[in-house]
Amino acid sequence: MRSHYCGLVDESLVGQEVELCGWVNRRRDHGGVIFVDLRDREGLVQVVFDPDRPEVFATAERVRSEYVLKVKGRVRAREESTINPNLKTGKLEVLALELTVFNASETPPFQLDEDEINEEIRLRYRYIDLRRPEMQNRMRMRAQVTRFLRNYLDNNGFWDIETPMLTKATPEGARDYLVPSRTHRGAFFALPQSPQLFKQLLMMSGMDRYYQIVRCFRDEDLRADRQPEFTQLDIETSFMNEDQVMTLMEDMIRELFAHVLEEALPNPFPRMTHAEAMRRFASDKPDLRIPLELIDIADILKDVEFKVFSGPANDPKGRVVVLRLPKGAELSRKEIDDYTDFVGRYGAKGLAWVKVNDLKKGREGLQSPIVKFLPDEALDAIIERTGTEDGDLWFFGAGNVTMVNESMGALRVKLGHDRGLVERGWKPLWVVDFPMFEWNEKENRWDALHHPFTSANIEDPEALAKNPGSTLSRAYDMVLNGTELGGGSVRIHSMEMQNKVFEILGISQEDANEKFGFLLDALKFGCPPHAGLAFGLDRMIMLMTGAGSIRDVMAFPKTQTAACLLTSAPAEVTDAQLRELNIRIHKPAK
RNA sequence: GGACCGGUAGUUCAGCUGGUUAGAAUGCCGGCCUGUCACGCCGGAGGUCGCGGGUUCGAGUCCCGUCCGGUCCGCCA
Repeated sequence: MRSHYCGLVDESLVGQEVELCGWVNRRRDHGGVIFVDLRDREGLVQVVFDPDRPEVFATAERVRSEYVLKVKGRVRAREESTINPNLKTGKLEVLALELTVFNASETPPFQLDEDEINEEIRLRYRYIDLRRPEMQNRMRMRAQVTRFLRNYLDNNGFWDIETPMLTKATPEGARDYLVPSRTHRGAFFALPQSPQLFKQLLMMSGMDRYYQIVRCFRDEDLRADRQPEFTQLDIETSFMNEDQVMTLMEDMIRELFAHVLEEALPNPFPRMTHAEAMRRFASDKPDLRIPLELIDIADILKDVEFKVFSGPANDPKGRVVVLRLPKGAELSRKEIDDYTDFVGRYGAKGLAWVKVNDLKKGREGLQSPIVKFLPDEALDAIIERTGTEDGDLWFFGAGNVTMVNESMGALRVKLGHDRGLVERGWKPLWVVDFPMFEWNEKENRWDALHHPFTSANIEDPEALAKNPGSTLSRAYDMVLNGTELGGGSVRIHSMEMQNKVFEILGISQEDANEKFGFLLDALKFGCPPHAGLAFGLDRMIMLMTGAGSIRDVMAFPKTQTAACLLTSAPAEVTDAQLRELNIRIHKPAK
């Protein structure tokens, strides 16, 4: 039991003796006196070694950065009256009376107070990186968040129930991490992509309010906000409908932000249909802090000569939008070219633009390579519909719906950040009324937009089968500042409907039985209506801490190639291990 | 699978159109300093310029390949 934390030494302890344990942040010598800033998870305190105490002093002379010490000493107020309040070590110091060096340290591989340290070396020496106050604070907040969520759910009657880590591969969804079975030759476990089916089974078992803070695994390529193993707050309830789930969950998140960040989120969260989100923001997770919107102008451009616009405008699978950027006319040609490259990454063949220099001059006041292709009536209609003012810039997106949405949605977010238009604060919302299915052009079949266990908003399986493309699901996503915090749905609780959805998805009865037979069986034995949701805990903490990457809120993350620089995982295993598993490795020829 | 950025003292970086012995700051080591706190002053050590190949009289610099880290596209029901 430690008596005090360095960072918590305060005025109330002046004159008292304390015992402190921590790491040496920095040692300074001056005029025969030694100063050591001792650091622990709560902060710093300055320890003074006086030459009048030669035994302690002699030991202190050996002390270097990152040595681990125990100091017994007396807390005293700083003698100097002209105290700089900005000094890290504050108004107090500890006069050392006894000193124990628990352990020495080599010179650390990087300076802990450096602003930007190469992430490679941080990850290799993660145990040192995690000593930095920034990382300590993130881990602390992570613990605060999980503690709060557990308490909230416990208080609302939820049970924390664990589900298997060694489970069954799923045919759809992400690539599985596989684990070979020793006892079943040639068979493999999969690590769970999510406990989706187990939590549904728990509902069938009468555990009608379940939660779990659970590790999930997906063997897909990484991003700044994606790791191969990540943590989900997984929740499922029986007998609750989507409104009840959303109300409870947004209440939990509102209280979480109030409790941990002292931030007030709106009550209730606004709700937006998927269709509206796509129409206005070309995103199913719109960042409402960015005051830019896409405006459809296909109707205006149906008859213009310019095929780039009139083609998609007359195509039922096309979309033509304009994005008005206030004060955008000041963009340079180089900047516009860069944005053209940017949308090119999403498949856009170009990026048409118009600078609106002076509306009073009519056509002459518009500067653009394409304005000559557009008649006055079209230009006037766009000005009116967008509320354009002098100095604005239009960016146009035209083509098939998917490409326009992906490119213009991304452009909207990029412009918001580049132009400093992102409002401060928190803008949560629910996105609802998702389509049940989307057509997969490549595979020529329907895909589930959410997952194949999501209920449609119609109850008749035959009616669903007649109109898969226009049916909405009972799914809901919680979005915060352009990040999908969590998503869920009312699940299917009838075997007939579940079979019908598999059928629409092109999963044969045989496949369905092999992969999901246990679920279909369970549906026969009294399944309550149930609904739930899962939050991405890492992303939530990323947002709450303002961290730039998911790695910064995980203690031991992996690199973009899914390797751990600290342990050098993954690594080869012995031949004996492979033999036991009946696995032979084919090494690629040089 | 693809595009782009980066890799030079322990660390963060500079190093121009190829040209002598590759620099700075910080850290580290030693000395000095009566209270410092990004202390200050003096001195010192410290480099396989990621790796391999090529072009050249000459490569940190140019070219090709490769490895590592990162951002993004694809992928992530």
